[in-house]
Amino acid sequence: MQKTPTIRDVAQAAGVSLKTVSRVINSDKGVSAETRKRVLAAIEALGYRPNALARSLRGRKTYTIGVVITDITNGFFSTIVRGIEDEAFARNYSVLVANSDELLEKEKLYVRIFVEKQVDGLIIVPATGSQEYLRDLASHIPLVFVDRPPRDFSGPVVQVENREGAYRLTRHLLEHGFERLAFLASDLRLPTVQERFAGFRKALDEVGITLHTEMVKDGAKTIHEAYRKTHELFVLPLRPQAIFAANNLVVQGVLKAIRERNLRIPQDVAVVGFDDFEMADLVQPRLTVVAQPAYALGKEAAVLLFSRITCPSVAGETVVLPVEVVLRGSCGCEDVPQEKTFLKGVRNST
Amino acid sequence: MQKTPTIRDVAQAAGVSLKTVSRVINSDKGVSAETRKRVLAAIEALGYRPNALARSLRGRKTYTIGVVITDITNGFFSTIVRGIEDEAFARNYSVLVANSDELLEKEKLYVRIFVEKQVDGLIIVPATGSQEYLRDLASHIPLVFVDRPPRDFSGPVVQVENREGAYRLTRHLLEHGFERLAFLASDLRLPTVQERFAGFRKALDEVGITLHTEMVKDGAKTIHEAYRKTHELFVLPLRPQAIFAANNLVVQGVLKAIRERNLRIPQDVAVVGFDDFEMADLVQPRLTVVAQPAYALGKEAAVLLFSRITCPSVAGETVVLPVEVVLRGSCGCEDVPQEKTFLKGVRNST
DNA sequence: CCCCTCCTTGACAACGTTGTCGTTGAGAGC
DNA sequence: GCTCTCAACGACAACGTTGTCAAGGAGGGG
Repeated sequence: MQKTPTIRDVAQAAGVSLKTVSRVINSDKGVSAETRKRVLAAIEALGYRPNALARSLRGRKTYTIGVVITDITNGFFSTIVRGIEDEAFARNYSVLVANSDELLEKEKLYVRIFVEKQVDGLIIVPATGSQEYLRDLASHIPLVFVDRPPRDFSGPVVQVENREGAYRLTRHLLEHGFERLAFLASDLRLPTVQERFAGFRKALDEVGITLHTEMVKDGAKTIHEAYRKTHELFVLPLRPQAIFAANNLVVQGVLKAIRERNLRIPQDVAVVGFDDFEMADLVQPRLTVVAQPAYALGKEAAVLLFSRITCPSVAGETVVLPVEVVLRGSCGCEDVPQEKTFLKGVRNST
Repeated sequence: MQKTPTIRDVAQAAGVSLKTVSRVINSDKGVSAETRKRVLAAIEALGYRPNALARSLRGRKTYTIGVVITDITNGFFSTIVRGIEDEAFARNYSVLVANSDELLEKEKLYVRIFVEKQVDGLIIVPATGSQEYLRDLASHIPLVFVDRPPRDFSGPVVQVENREGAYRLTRHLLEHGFERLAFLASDLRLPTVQERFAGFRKALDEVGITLHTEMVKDGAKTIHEAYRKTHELFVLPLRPQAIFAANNLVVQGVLKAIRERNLRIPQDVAVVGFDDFEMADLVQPRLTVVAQPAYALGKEAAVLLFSRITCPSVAGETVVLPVEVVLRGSCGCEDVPQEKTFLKGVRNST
C-alpha cells in the first residue's frame, strides 16, 4: 500500500503551486494552456486522484445522500431505491443505504451516522414510532419521506393514493358479489396500512356491510406470518369469500396458505393485493392488485430532495402519486393475459 | 440553517482545550471525571455531533465501503446487498451502493467515485468486459468480488458452485427421460453463465446427447427478452422437452411465454431455473431450481473484505459456497409442497 | 513613457478533527 | 525539602482541499 499522491505532489512535479493544480482539476479559468498541459501530465504520471473527503470538508458538500428504508430485500423498496439511485447518479450524487427493519432505534442510529457523515440530504421510509427526534435535524439538513408520512413531525412526503386505491379495489371486489371480505395487514400502525384499511372500510360501509373483527388480521410482517394468519382465517366458522392483502409480502403468504389448503382462486376464495410485482403476473390465476409506481416514488422523492438541497427555501409539500387497479384473474374477473404488462420494468433507462 | 457546532465551540463552552473535548468524545483516558462531566454537558447543551468527514480525513478511515452490483431491483442482488449491509452494520460501517446495469463504463465510473470518496473497501459484481483497470487500484484498497470473478485481473471472489449446480440439475432432468434440453441464458459472456453452461453441457455429454445450437439461446437479459426467446424455441420443428433457465429473470420470461402458449408444465415442457426466489414456490407447479445462498454470498464477501481491511496482508482466496438442488414440480417430479421452504428469509436477524 | 487593465500565478488560511509532544501540578519516596 | 513520577491538560501541526487576496508581468491606450 503505497502512499497516494496528493495535490501537493502534483504541484511539485509540475513545478507550480497548489492552487494552480486545484484550478486545473476544477477546470477553473485563469490557467494558461501551457501550464494546464504540464499539470495534467503530472496528474497522469503520478496517477493522482482528488480526495473527496478533503474537498467535502472544505466545500461543505459531500455529494452523498442517505437513504433509510425498511428492507432492501423487499422488491417494493429496492425499486424505490433504484429510482432514487438513478436520479442521484444523474446529478453526480452517491447513495448510502440502510435497512431499518421497521425498527425505530435502527432508523435513529442510521440517521445519526449519516448525518455525522455529512450527507447532503436524507430520504427516509419512517419506521413505526415517533419521528419527533428529527425535529432539530430538519433545520440543518433537507429531509424527504417516501411511502409513508412521519409521525409527530411534519415534512415533505412522496406517497401514493393508498386510501383511494384500496377503496377502488374493494369496490371492485364487492361488485363481484363478495360480502365476507378479510383484510390482512402487516402492521396496522403504519400510516400506509391505515389508509388502505380506511379505503377498504369505506367501500364496505357504503354498501352497508358490517366488518367483523375476525376478518381483520394484523401483524403479518413476514410471508410466514401472513401464511399463518391466512390459515387462521380458514378455520373460522364463516370463512372469507375474498382476501385483501395489504402488501406484497402478505399476498405471498396468503397464496401459499391457500395453495396448501387446495382451495381454488377465485372460486373458493378471491385474493387481491396491494403493490404489483413480477410474481403477480406469473401465478395462476394472475393476481389482481393495486399497482404502485414504486420507481417513480423513489425518483420523485429524489427530485424533491435535490430541489431542496439546491434551494433550501423550497418547502417541499406532500406529493401523492396515482395508483392503478390492475384487474387480472384472482378477483373473479376473467383473466385475459396480455403482453406488455411489464410495469416494473418501465424506467427511463440509463 | 444555523451553523453546526464544532469541537471548538464545545471546548469554549466547557472552558477546556480542543484536545480535551476530543478525548472525551473518543473516551480516551486522561480526563478527570469532573472535566468529562463538564464537557459532556457542553456537548449536550450545544447539540454537538462530531464531523465524520474531518475525522476520516485525519484518521484515513471512512468506515464506509462501496458496493457495485448490476441491479438492486433483482432479488438476487438485493439479497446479496442485504448480506453485506448486515455485516457492515455489525462493524459500524456504512454502505454506498451503485447499479452498474452490467455496463463496464458505469462500473468504472462508480469505482472511481467511491475511491475518491475514500471508501475503506470495495465489493464488486464485475460487469462483462475487462477489470484490468483495477490493477493499480488493488494495491491501494481492498477489493472483493461477489458472484463472478473479474476478467483480466485476479482478486478474491466469493461465488457459488455454478458448474456443479447446473450439472446436477441437468442430470436430474435427464433422469426424467428428457432428451431435447434447451439452455436459455442472459449473457453467455458472463463467467457464471459460462460455468452453468459448462455444467449443463457436461451432463449432456456424459449420456451422449448432442446439443443442437438452436437449443441454446443467448442474450435474454430481461424478462421480456427471455419471453421472446422462449417463443422462438417453440416455433422450431423440434421443440424442447425441457428448458434450463440460467437465472431468475430468464425463468420468469420462460414461464410467461409458456403460459401464453397454454402449454402444461411439466407435461408439455419441463422448466428449471438457476437461483431460488419466493416466486419459485408460488407458481404452479412449483419451480425446481438450483438455490443459491445469496444472503451468505454477500455476508461472506463482506467478512472477507473486512478481514482484508483490518489486516491488509490477508491474501483473500476464492470462496465457493455450495448450492442446493431444490426439487419441486416443474421438472417432472411429483410436487409435494411442504412448509418451511422459506429459505430466503433465513437470516441471522438483527 | 507611463498608467491601467487583465491574465496568470502563488501564499496563506481555513474546513473539523486527532496525534505528538510539552507543560503543569500534585503526590510519593528518600 | 528535594527529586521523581504520573495524571491531567493544552499548543501546535497535520490530514488534502479550496477561497481570498495579492503579486507579477504583459499588453494596450493616452
